[in-house]
Amino acid sequence: MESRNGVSRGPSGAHAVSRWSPTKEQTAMLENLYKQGIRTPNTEQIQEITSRLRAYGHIQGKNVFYWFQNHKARQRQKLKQKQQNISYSNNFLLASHPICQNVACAPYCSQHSGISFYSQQAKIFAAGGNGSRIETAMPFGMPKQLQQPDYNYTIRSSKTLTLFPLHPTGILEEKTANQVSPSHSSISVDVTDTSYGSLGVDKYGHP
Amino acid sequence: MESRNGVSRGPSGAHAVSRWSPTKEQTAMLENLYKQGIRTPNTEQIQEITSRLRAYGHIQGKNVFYWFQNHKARQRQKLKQKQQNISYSNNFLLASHPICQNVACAPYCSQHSGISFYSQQAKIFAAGGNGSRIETAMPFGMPKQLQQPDYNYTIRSSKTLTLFPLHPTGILEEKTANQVSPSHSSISVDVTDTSYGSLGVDKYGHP
DNA sequence: GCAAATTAATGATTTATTCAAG
DNA sequence: CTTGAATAAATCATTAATTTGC
Repeated sequence: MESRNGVSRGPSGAHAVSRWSPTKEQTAMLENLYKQGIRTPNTEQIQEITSRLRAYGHIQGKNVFYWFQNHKARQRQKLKQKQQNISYSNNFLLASHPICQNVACAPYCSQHSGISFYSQQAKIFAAGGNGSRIETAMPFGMPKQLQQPDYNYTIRSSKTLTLFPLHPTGILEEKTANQVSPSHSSISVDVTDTSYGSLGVDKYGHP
Repeated sequence: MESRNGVSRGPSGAHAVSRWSPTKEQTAMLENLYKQGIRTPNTEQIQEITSRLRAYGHIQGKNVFYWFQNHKARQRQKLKQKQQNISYSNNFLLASHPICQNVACAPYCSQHSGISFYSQQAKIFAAGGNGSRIETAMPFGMPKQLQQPDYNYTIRSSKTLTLFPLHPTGILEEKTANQVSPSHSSISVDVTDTSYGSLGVDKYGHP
């Protein structure tokens, strides 16, 4: 019905769409990955995610990159707003109650190990292990062309990461093949992978 | 003498530097292009620039992209600061000289056809033609991998642009080959090509 | 002179904003 | 009005300059 799917639509063949529109499945998968903890996937991860999502329609690495970028940002601002609202209603509702003054405006940062609820640039997540920026997550893949050979720093995708352990959310994982993913009651986010791009807290450890 | 040049230095072969350090020539060329008006080169331009600069040492597209990004931003803040200083010293030095009050704080924007000296987001250059965001200048080239094939929007580098009309600055244009660029007294920037990525002034043309 | 210690530059990332397609 | 795309601003993190004590 709708012209989901990014590429050309219409009888005239080539068309060059102006912007990618994720299919339902793609969106679902992405949101799921987000829920699993992915925020700033690195290049490898973007690669894999893109490949996987391609099964559900046209998609490029940069789309994935942008999606996470935007989703993260918008979740954040949504949260912020929510806090403000709370803060506001607190001020509004409790302003005259001097007793409650130190209570409101509290965290509202459910998970994430409780640290910082948006402090400009506080790297929230736990460190992946080593101290340096996890191999740079790096932006997107040239939309047109670029990406010079640059000799050979081959980076050797050593770990082949393991996103998509089984079927991400459950809502999808069908369509191309009609393998209905059966039961998936408790989802219990189990983030046990690298995914966490950024550094650990305390980034400035000057000697 | 100095270890300019990004790649491996030292007898042991591979080395993997963490960040690109432009050679004198590369820097000179980039600054020159900047002076010529380039601010946000699009992918094609980045391509070409990169290729050219590669003659002077290891370099990648993203380096070029970043360079312009940073240079632009820093020029901007430098200018801003300068203006502030002027404003300040005016207030400080001339405050008591009511006569001079209208003089200082002036442009300070030497060339660039006199328009805008940092107006938040004013695209200085002449319009390329159409009104929409010029084919997106787009960010860099994946540092590691990415850049999915994405079928074939081949973009066909139709115009092959013409940056580097002759020898950019003059300070360089030698090194790989010992072709000393002889005389180059008047350089008279002659920008007569597409190079100008951005849009015409007034980017925000809301209807 | 010259190497550790500081500081200044500046390459690379991330975050915030803005534009605009749908 | 939602959200993909792009750009600018703010940071972070290295590298190169410079300074300093010897």
